[in-house]
Amino acid sequence: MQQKKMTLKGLAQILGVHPSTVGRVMDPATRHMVGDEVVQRVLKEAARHGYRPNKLAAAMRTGQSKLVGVMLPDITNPVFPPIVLGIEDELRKHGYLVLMSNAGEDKDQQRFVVDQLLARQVDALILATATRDDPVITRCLEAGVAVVTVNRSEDGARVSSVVNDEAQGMRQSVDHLVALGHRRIVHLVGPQHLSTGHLRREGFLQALAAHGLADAPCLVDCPSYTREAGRAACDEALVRYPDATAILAGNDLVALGCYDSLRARGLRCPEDVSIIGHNDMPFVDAVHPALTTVRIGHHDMGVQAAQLILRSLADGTAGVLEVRLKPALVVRASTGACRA
Amino acid sequence: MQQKKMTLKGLAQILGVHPSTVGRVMDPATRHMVGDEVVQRVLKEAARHGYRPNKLAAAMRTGQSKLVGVMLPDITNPVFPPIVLGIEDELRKHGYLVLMSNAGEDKDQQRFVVDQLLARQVDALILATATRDDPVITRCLEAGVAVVTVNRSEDGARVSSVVNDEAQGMRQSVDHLVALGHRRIVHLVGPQHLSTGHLRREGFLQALAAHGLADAPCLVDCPSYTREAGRAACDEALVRYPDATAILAGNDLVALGCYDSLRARGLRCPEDVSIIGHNDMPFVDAVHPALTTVRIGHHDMGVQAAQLILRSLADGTAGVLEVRLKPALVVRASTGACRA
DNA sequence: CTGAAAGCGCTTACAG
DNA sequence: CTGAAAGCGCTTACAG
Repeated sequence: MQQKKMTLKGLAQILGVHPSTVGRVMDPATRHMVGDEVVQRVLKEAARHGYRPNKLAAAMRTGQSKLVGVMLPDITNPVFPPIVLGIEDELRKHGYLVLMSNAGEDKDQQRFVVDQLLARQVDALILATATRDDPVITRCLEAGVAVVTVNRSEDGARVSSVVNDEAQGMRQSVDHLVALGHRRIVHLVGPQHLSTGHLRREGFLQALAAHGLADAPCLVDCPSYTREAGRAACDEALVRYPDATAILAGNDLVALGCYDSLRARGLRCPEDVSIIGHNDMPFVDAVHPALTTVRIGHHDMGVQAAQLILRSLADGTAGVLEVRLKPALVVRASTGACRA
Repeated sequence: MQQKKMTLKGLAQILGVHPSTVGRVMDPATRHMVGDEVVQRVLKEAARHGYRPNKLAAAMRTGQSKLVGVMLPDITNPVFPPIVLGIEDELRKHGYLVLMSNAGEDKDQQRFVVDQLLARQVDALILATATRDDPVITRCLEAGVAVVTVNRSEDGARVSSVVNDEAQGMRQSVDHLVALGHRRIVHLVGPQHLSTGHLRREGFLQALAAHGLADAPCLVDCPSYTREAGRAACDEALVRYPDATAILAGNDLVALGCYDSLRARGLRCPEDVSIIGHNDMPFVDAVHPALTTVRIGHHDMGVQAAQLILRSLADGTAGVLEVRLKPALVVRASTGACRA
């Protein structure tokens, strides 16, 4: 047990060859430079000692850590794990490892985390924490590291991003409700400093306009994407718009908060009020009533983000790109014909 | 933008001092060795250039990467994110960063991931992937790296672990059901190669025995902790034990599968069959009916795992420890009085 | 085909 | 209090 860590030099000494020869053998790309017989001897000895190249040392020498940092606002939010999975799946294929870090929503804390990641010499950063005007991205740009945002984007579009087509999701939702006869539809407006919150709001208004329902739109602020905020916003919506028959929640967590609110008031969904969420996060088909929501391909989003970052790593001059995934409305039991 | 990366040597050159002097200033622990006036000059210049020490180089020199690898079987399983969060929260306080990696359940793939992590010179590993007899742990032990398992443990107890007290959880569940008048209780037995599956099964049998119900216990295998497997296992249970009035699922996902099965057969929960899950994962209070389940402190579990690893990092000879967290039964709407 | 040497950016024991 | 030097484990341009 507890074998002493074997190095190139150690192996070379045992084999009576030069360390650089061993090094050449260990790298498949340079192995051909070494004689067959020596290659065999080296490989055998390396295996015998469980030799594992020290990637830190390699990183130091080559200036490439083969590490990509991923910063998340909150990994317990179910939309992020599939994104991370997608990122990992794709990057692993290319020899990169992910340094994941939860940083919360606070920009100072995020800056701290980015500094930690940069100190570890990550080759690139994928940020799921972007705000519409993001000082952390400025910091990354100053540091000269490749950056991509995922799920959210900046207004300035200084960096490439992979996002959901929010306008389309809202359009599908509104179309669905209007087809069911709804006319008074409330949108619980998500955080406006996030692209998702902002674009869903815009998309909602555009979709209403397309149906000629744009005068006096029903909007209620929901300052964070949480169940608690959703409950409070729904409470307010029911008071401010008593004639509303449908609620378009900022996301699924907010929609679950609406369920809490309705339940507390003895209102039924969808008989009294129809509800639509956003994200189709896991298990919203198992809640009661099963939630109608906008499905986003989160795993794919992660894969795309990884590809963008690989692209910018391969070509430092590659331009800024926005990859926009198309969502799909998943109709379940929380939406029904308009009452009365 | 895109400032050239500043180094100790570069700063020293600008300041006209020796690199080691700059190095001493950058480390608060050695700063006192340098004259006040020089300290001020160095600090100022470092700030001006946004100097960020290269931790890779430091790691190489000191032999400490300040990196802890965390290997997960599946980050989309909602029990793991809070564990990761707990680990990160605790390790961050001590200057460590987490290298997280999803490896799935396959041992070869896990071995590959561990090798990747070791090549990055992680100081320690936290494994959420442990099986009762785990070759990957053998590999880690051979490599001489500090290891701790979380959520699951090995039978051999070669390494420290943080686990839930499975026996107690099952005891609480059975007590609750018996108090409601249930006598025919089926356990959907989780994977037996995992400590959780094994110990819950044992705990179930012990709990039955404590109530004098141990003859002919109702057991149905549920080979994986998924909703699909839960549905199939529930289907089988209803056929094999038609007189059963309660089902103790292997975990919450399995319990959700039971809901699917009951719904498909037009059976009501809890009127026809009571269901208990395990984990109290997010949103199981929002499913219908709200799930009675055993709550595990997952965040705390992560914190404890981080502390165990820090302990073993501080004292390489520290003995093997098993930290067992006490669960709590959360009674909701999926359990009710025994029918008939 | 193989060897010898330099250097990535730090830390730290040794001088002075 | 500051400097000079060695070395962590690699990679790679240069010799031979």
